[in-house]
Amino acid sequence: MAPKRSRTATAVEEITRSTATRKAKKARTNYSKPEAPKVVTNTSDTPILNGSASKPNQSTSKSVKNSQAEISTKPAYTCWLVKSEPDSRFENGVEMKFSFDDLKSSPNQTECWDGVRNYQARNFLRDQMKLGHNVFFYHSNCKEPGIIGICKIVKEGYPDHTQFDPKDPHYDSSSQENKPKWFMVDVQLVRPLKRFISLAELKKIHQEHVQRDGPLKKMSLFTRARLSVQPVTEEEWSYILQLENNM
DNA sequence: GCCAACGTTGGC
DNA sequence: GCCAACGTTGGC
Repeated sequence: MAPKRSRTATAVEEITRSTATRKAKKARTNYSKPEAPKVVTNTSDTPILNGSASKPNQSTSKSVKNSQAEISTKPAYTCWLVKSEPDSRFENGVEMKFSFDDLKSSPNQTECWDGVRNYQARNFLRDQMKLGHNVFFYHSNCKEPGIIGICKIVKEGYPDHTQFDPKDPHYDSSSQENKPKWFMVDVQLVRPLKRFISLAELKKIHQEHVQRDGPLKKMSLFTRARLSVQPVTEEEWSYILQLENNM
């Protein structure tokens, strides 16, 4: 129920919040058009997750009331991948761009991951991304898409302030302050990868793994390609990290 | 710039 | 609740 913690902000968080405001990180995560409360299955706290996001109605029909039961049946992810667009692009007159380098130059190399407007991604942000979890930083919608670095969660899900700002491209007029619809986490840079691991490379591996059942077989990057915040299994995580060493 | 994939909307 | 039309993502 209660949206994640709204703990008293630490100094770090304060800095993060104030400076991050105008930054529009993350890959454009879907429909910029707000609206559409009702049917949307989970404006509520029902975590619809893993899998069948394409069928929101499924969860409606089975009317998940016991979210704990749900949670216990799904894998608890500890690793994630978030997409961000490193190249400049304009959305409603506002420049959207956020690269790994931008994170590097942020105060404390920390930023809030705002602007995500997709329910499945929202649920991950709000419910499942926990302090200390590892996150791949992925560059999307650019010349060479791929994983460029690693960051980690330093603040768990809390309301995304951009939903309340009419001037923000991700403003959502249907969201109320006392019942926020969209959430974000804070991430902090850990390190760049020793080498850039391109989507092309991952895709090739993925195809092989589909054929002969390897660790990247079911990676969300391919099975749920358009999600901008996605879970990564520990097996996938370590497999990809190990690729760093193949120069 | 194209377009496949897929999420959302809205009529029925 | 179904499903066609529409809109967006994002790789190519």
